[in-house]
Amino acid sequence: MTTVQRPTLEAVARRAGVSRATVSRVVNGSTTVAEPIREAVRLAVAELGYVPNLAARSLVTQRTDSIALVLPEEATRVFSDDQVFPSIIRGVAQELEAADKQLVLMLAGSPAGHARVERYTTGRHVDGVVFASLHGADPLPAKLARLGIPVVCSGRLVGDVGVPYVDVDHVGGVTRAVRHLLDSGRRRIATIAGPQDMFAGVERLTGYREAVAAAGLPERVAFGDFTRESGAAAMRQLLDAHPDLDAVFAASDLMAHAAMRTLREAGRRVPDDVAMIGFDDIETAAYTDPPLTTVRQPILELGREAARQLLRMAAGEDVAPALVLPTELVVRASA
Amino acid sequence: MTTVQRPTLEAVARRAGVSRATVSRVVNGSTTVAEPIREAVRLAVAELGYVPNLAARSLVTQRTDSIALVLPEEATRVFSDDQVFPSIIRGVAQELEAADKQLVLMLAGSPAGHARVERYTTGRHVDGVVFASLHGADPLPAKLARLGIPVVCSGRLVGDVGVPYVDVDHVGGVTRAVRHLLDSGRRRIATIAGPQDMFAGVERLTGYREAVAAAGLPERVAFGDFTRESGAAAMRQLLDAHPDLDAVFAASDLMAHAAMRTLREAGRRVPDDVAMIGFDDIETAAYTDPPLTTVRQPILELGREAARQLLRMAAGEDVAPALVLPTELVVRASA
DNA sequence: TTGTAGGCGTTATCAA
DNA sequence: TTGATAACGCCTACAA
Repeated sequence: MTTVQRPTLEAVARRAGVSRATVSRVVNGSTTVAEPIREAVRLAVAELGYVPNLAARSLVTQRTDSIALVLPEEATRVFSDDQVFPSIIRGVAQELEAADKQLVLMLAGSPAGHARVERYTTGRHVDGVVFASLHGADPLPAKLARLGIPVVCSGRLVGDVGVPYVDVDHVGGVTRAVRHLLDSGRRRIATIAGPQDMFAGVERLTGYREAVAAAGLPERVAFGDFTRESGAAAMRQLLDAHPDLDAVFAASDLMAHAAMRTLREAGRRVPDDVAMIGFDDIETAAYTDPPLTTVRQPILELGREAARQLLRMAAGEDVAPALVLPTELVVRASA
Repeated sequence: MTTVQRPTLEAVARRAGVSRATVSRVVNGSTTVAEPIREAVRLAVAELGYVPNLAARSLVTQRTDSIALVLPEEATRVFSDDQVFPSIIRGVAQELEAADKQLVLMLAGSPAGHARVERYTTGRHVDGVVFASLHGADPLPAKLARLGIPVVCSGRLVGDVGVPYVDVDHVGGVTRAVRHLLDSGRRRIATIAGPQDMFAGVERLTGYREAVAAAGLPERVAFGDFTRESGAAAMRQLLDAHPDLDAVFAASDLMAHAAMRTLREAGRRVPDDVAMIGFDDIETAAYTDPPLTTVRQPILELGREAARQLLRMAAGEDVAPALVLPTELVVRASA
């Protein structure tokens, strides 16, 4: 490849008949440069097509003005019709946009990808990192924090690792959901739980367990991983094990959606025979048949808060170790 | 923020009692270092928690081992339930994964975002750039190419700018779709066209126009922007202007989906009264009611090819100026 | 207001 | 095989 030799500050300086320092000042918008000189430099920059080398700059400034959002997931998963990731991304993007920082999105589904992300982030390619959807006890956030790199997790980590996080009130939302089912007379309430290597999965199950226990009812649990397919499978398991169930709380809307379909295929009417409540309030929840009653979590806001916290940290400010946003029960027709 | 002072090569060298050069060799896996020394260096690296500074490295190597995928779209749009972008992302991600390059995803919906992306890419933060979903005559690809930065566009640009691209055979696919409608006896065939500032939008309309003209039929056109809402609106327009239509080719599955719903609301049966064909073959196309007949485009493959081309360019090889992948008519129940 | 000069942390070219 | 030493391109005291 015949990489065009790119002009440097030095070249621009020669062209404009000034020193490197002056060019640097003009390029970076310093006001202490006389107008004629400034103009001459601008001209030289334009003529030569000069573009600053960011590596050189960040080597000395110790900043890159870009922030990474790391999703330790396969691309397939991130961009499914689950709108959770997209919303987080949008939220983060909005805040960074306002701060004029570049968002760098990194997927890390595979071990190799994870290693690459580690190299990239620890190598100071970014000024800070937002993690979302962490599984298990991923050591990377803590590692980065130890290296002095600002880190915020969107969604609390399993096991407290001392990294600031933002999350939503899972238990509160689930509690309201189960109470709603109880209020409408349901007594044989099952749950389709989420993956237990994620905090959201654990918490939503905890919420369910506590709520049914408080009502003196037995628990009926099947597990999924937040996806549609897993929801359908879990629903079939529940029907097999507890054919008499009259309500289901699913830990994600996708699972709830698939479960409703499975119920219909099994000849059960929703909500007449079995009530269904989901979690997330994704866009399609309003368009399912019947429209899905669900626990809304402010995902966009979660992303925005995560980004805000990170920007504060990067600016050297202290931030709260935890920020928990409220959830809300949205009652539609399915329960 | 108490940014921990990070150890440098120098520090490791002192600790291990060798020179910087030797540490560099060990870190980069050179084989010309004696085993005991290698071991001592490894120990020092571990003890100090040394991580190479990527900015310093790329300043001298002129490489970053990362590739940008730029989507000049709002995050909202990119992550809608349209699976087109996600598939491109996945395709690119797969190839880069195999090449052990870091994927850096950048959204650039706003003008400010666009400017940021320009700074970032021209500033040599990445070794190459894949563009997808370009609107109008975006000058950035050509600009990067002039700077000697490898660029590939996924989806051809409006107006030939001399940047290598990969795309699918829009016209061929649409032609087969219209022919299918003709073969099944439809004669009053309308189209919901895509945005005319995108090559895909233009080409699919061209394909429709040529096909109906070749059959001696008049054209009936309404415009959308590939989204559901725009599809519904366009369908209403078409029904108003041409209440006798008996078939519609929509330039995207999302528009086709919404149009079918609109038709049903207007009392038309699909396909009995009006046949519908979409474009894309997104996942939900198989689950619409009725299942959607559509033109499948190999989007994942498109992303992979784009990435492959880029990697070749970055490696200094020559690549074909254009690569066009075939499309295919998938016949389901809607037409 | 402008220029000089040193240094940011690596890699790479030489000698040794 | 190892070690000086010179870039890489930029910013920024400090001096003029």
